[in-house]
Amino acid sequence: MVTAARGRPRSFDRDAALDKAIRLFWRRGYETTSVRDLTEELGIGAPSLYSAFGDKQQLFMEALRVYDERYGGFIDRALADEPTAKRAAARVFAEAPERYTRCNLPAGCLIVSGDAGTTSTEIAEHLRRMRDSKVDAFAAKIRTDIAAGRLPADIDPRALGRYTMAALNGIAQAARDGVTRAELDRVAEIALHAWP
Amino acid sequence: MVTAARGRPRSFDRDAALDKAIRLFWRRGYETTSVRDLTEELGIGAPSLYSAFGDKQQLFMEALRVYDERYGGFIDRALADEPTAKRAAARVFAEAPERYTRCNLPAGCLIVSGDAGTTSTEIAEHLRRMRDSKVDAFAAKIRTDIAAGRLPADIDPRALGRYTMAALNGIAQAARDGVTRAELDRVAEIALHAWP
DNA sequence: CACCTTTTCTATCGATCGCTATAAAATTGG
DNA sequence: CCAATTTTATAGCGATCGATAGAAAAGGTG
Repeated sequence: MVTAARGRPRSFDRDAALDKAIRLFWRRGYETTSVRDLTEELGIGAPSLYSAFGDKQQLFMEALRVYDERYGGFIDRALADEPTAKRAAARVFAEAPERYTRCNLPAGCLIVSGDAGTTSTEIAEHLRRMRDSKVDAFAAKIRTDIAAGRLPADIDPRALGRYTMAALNGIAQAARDGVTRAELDRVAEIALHAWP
Repeated sequence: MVTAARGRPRSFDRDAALDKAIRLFWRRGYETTSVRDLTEELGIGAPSLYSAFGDKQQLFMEALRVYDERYGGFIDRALADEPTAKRAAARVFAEAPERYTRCNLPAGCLIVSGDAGTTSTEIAEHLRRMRDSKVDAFAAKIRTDIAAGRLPADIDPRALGRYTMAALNGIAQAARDGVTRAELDRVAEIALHAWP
């Protein structure tokens, strides 16, 4: 046997509900998405939401974690799979426009704009750390390439990593502004030209 | 004589109050800045605020206009003063890090992040149009340079203009995340290298 | 002085915010 | 069947949201 499962069984699919919450936070951000919006979108009552996910902040944090591996993980995958930092950047820039303009999904990136207009310093700090960690990951791979002689020794790894994520965030915001995928493809191609 | 000035005179400086409102919106965005925050920061009562500025949305719109010429106008000035599009981009990238990290002023850019997490489609549309108009201005100057033979004919003016503003917006967001001016200077220098 | 106009302060308004107390409904274990 | 346990729906908590009514205060104008 698996679990006792005593008591009245849950009437909704927790994973499916979490995915709906992710998309709602993705589209509207943490602060603007109200608990009422969530209960209506998820089709459950407020007590069920609080029982299954804690409070609004815990639900958002869990949504962030699942989002990062389900929708935003293409950056980490490119860094892990590609042999060089530049090829990782090229792949990220090539994939980002499609990722940020998918049909039936919100435009842009939850990690980029999820804390927009938030009073909670805890949420803002957490998302800032997530964004910074991507810069760190790029900078580390750039340092490896410099040490191996694949990149010039006079470049600033942190600045180049920060540039790559800043350009990517700019593309994500442009996607939120309704810029088409075709235009974003051309923008991303230009952005890659800044790499040495 | 100038005006009749009948009735009880206003007890506060309207321009100074507007500047305080600009900085508050700049720091917190439209939605997160409450009317109570505004009345406390401006040192006036709610009825005085509504009498002097209309409602919250009208105050924000007026703040946007004044911000654009007082703090954000360096982009339009670079486009107007510099002879070529690339030199305008170079000047914008050179000035942006200092603009976005000024002491005693909020980090980043009001036009970039002011509508973050806003339910009002009217506000979001207005800011989107302001952002798009900067892309249009860059694209127009790029087209002029192409026609004059100062830029290759095979480049996409709109995409290059969009890239420039996307990179700039990414830098503004990095500034909001607390990235130092020194690092942003190096990021902006890299961003310019994408230009042909 | 009285009168008119405008701004000020005080005290709210209805709506919505995140969240929860309470009790009925639905399941398992005995 | 009867407890025990968990989730459900209903209703509402205090706080805050943007915005305003009403009266007092402060000026010019006669």
